[in-house]
Amino acid sequence: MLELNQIYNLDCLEGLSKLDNESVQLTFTSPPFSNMREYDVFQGISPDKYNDWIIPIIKQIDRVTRADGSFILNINDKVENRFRNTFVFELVVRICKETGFKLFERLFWNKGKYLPHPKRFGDKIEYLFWFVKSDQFYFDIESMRVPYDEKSKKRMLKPIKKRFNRDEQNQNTVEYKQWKENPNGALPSTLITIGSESQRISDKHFSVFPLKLATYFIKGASKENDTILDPFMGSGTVAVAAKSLNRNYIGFDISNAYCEEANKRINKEKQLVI
Amino acid sequence: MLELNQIYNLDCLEGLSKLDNESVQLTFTSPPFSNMREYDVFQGISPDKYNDWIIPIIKQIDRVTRADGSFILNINDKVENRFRNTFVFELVVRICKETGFKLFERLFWNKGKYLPHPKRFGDKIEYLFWFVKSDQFYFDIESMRVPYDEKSKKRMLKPIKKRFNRDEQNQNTVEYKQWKENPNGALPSTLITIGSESQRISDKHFSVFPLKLATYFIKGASKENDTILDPFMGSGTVAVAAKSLNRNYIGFDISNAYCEEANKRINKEKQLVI
DNA sequence: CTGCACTATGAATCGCTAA
DNA sequence: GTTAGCGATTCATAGTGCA
Repeated sequence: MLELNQIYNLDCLEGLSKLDNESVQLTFTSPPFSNMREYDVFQGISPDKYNDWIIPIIKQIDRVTRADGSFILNINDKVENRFRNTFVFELVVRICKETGFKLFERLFWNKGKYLPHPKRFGDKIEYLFWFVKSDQFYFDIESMRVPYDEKSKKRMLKPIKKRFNRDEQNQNTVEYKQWKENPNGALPSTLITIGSESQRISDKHFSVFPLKLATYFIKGASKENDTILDPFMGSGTVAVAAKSLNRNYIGFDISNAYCEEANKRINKEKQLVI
Repeated sequence: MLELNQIYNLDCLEGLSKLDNESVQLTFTSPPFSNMREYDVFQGISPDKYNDWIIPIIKQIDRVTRADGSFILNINDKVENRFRNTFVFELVVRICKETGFKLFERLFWNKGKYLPHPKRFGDKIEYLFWFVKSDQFYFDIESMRVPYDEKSKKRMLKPIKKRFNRDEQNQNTVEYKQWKENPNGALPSTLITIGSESQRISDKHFSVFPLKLATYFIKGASKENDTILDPFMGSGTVAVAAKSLNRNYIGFDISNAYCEEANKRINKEKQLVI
């Protein structure tokens, strides 16, 4: 077993092989997307080879995940020759068939920003697939509440006499009593709107993935002192989020430059806390 | 060939068999979702049987669609025993493999409303899959522009000196000139936000599908006098939208009650126009 | 037409109970 | 054991009507 709270400059399959069975509560990762721009050592993989490449990795993630753990995958599909490739849909189906993971929910991350195209719809959305090992998985929806809409807030300022259309004999139900604003906000929906901060980590490296998004899911899918894994650590966003929430992290990246950047970034954050 | 601008009380496979090859420009439909509540004659279909039921229908839609035509499918996936079923993803893959359709785009309809649940994310989203027969399909993106965001409008009120980070020698590019607001709005994105109007059609029947959504896609995927098909006509929303945009419509519904309702509704709209 | 008060409802999901 | 049906529950929005 590898030491926690480290980022290892390893290929993710090699790194995963060094982890114990059921030792990870949550894997939260944004693997290199298919055919993405060059990613240091990693060369883009074409959509037709992508699933065969990533399935063995996900099988290892399955092995190291606790029985009540989760695997949250951020991914997007690609356009090839004017058509939207379906490999992401095939991947989700294959994960459910070929590994022990079941799909708890498909969520839609609204990045807000997109590259406009004169002949296509601008793609604001990326997928977040939340897989679990059983229906006994840890999930704290209360910690995932989101700020209310302004309109809803206004409405909640005033007492409500009658919110439901019920018979007179049912007027003593809770619905008839005043409904108070929950201080933590509204229950979350499948549409997650978080602006994509193209945070500049260093001269060359950008973290497209927002810290807020990682924080949000780590809060909801793990407890303090749990272990969070990111086999494609990149600039270290998941480690920073885990650390700030008092979780342990462990990460791999095939690129030494990225590992160094990530470690620098994590140490900087540590100092800020101290 | 059936007469245009009629709704036929037929099972959709029987109706489709009466249509000529390549006679339809656009099929826009929202088939009964898997396991939905009872739908008059139609009994809900379980997720594991749904695709085998609908694929033959889509093969017929393929046959009747023009070479430059489109098939836009509104669908959503279901939760069973706390897990999200993947049959919709399998369906999209099967359509691309087993019919002549290719996926142009997957769009996400943000309905806004949903039934909340204390232990799940509230589902605001339904899918819209836009299939085409070739890359020569008809698509008028200009007619699908959407109102600008308030923030964007404010920004556009002021002249812009320098919006792009260019070298001095490139200062004569269009980007340096004032960027004017397009009177038709912004180019559309993959996230389509249209409130689900629970339009009351009659005592018992509701049109869940908003007229706005049908109008939006018929404008973008067809020209005047083209033929629009909806094999699951329901309350006639697609026919009303097609008629108001000077397109021909043709529709089927297995329920006689729905057909009568739809015809009433279409005639009412006709009178309003005259 | 703006703003506020209030109502209505949403392609739902879960868990219990009966068979 | 398993499944199928029904009732209870949930609250963010849209919409209506009135001042």
